[in-house]
Amino acid sequence: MDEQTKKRLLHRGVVEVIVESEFLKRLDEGKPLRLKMGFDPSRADIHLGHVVGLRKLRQFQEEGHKVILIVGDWTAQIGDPTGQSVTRPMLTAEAVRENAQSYLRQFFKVVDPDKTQVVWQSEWFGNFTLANIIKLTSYFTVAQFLAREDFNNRFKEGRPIAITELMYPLLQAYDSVAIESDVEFGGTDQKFNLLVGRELQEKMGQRRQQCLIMPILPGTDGVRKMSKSLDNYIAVEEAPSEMFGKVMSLPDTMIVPYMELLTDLPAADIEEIRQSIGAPSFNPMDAKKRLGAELVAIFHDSVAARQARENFERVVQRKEAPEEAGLVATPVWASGSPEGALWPDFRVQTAGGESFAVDMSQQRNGGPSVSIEVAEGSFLIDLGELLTKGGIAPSKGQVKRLLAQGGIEVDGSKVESMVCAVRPGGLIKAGKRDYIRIAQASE
RNA sequence: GGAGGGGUGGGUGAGUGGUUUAAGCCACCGGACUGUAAAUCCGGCGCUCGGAAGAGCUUCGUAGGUUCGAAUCCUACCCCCUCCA
Repeated sequence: MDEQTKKRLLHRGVVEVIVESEFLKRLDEGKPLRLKMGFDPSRADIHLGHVVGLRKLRQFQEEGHKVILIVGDWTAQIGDPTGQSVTRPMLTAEAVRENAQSYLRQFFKVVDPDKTQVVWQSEWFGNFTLANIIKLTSYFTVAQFLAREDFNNRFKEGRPIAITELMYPLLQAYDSVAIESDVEFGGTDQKFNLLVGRELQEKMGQRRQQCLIMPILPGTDGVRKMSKSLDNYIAVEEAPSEMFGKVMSLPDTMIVPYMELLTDLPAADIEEIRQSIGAPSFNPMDAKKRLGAELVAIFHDSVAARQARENFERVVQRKEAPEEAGLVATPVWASGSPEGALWPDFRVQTAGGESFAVDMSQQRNGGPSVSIEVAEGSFLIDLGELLTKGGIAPSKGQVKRLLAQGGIEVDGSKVESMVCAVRPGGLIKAGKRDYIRIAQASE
């Protein structure tokens, strides 16, 4: 491995290497390293925040190293101490399996499955005894654990620290021993845990693992760390235009960090952008578009990336209707009655391929009496019903608010009432970016 | 085990008998502007029914009670925190 590659591996998007000289020596041994990565199957979604580490794994794989992915079915039951809620519901074995499966699907969008071995914590913790546990705890002192920032703060402030929480780093550390890890990867918030693993290995007669600490990726708000619960995340499985759109809404300050941590764009290009931001001749929007396309290409493909960009320019910038609406509603005519022609039911299809029915029988059978001109070939639709069922609005009250504020358009003109006339092929716009296409009736 | 403090809408936090679906701020939603950036401005922000006017229901830890009327008073219970042991 040449010096350039080593430098990139150990430094791009890396906050700290523990210990760099040891690490370099181990790389020079030329043997495939065992790269430890663990995940907690209580959550199944991978977002870009996790991707920072996954990409690093991938880079090492490309140099011939091997990933050992640990399904944390035991640590998941404890929950990594965040100081928030200590108790977590125990997951059923089935839920864990499902989560794990979905996690793997996402994981392998970034990491090479051919160079990955998946193991479960229960393979070693499954037959742990009390004696094993006591032995494990005997390697460390309370003082050592109180050094961890989170514990330390809570201890000083007199906030509770559950004893199980102290077990978490210990179990994670033992994982390193169990799989004879050479390198463990984690965000800065994981530094303590990684170090405990390193130390435990030495105490138990193994070579100490190296630790590669990566920065925490800020979320789409550009301030707090990306997380699902803060709703500032971009999921790996996000639809292309959704992903592109979220990138476009990033604060300018996030452009360079995201490029560095999440893409393979050449360092020189990124540096150039960093220099140009703020210059009057430079439009950050262009850099953002590049970033967005780059990310969509990574998680989907380059065709999707181009489409997402075109879609953005068309829908958001030129305010034209999208080529494909998020929802497609197909009228389903009730047979017979004259009301049936006025009030069809609908079969609605999401972009994700799901499909469900929207029933208008209530409207049909003596519902609201409306005085709306219905042109030949058009029919009526209850927006409240459609938008709430379609998941665009949480309640009919919300739909009313949208209407009152001019947030709903049908074929380009604002709608004011809950009930409106549409024609096959028509397009309903609700809010900033939700569209429903009315399809031709299926025969 | 003892003493004290506290539980209000997604978050923070006012409110101690009636004008309270509950101030202000944040978040969020819609509109204007725009680069789905930042900043700014306007409006909104429990649910259901109704085209609307409006009506009903639900909400201040939980359950009861007092009262014409309770987030506010009483009782019991649950939970959290602080100090002492």
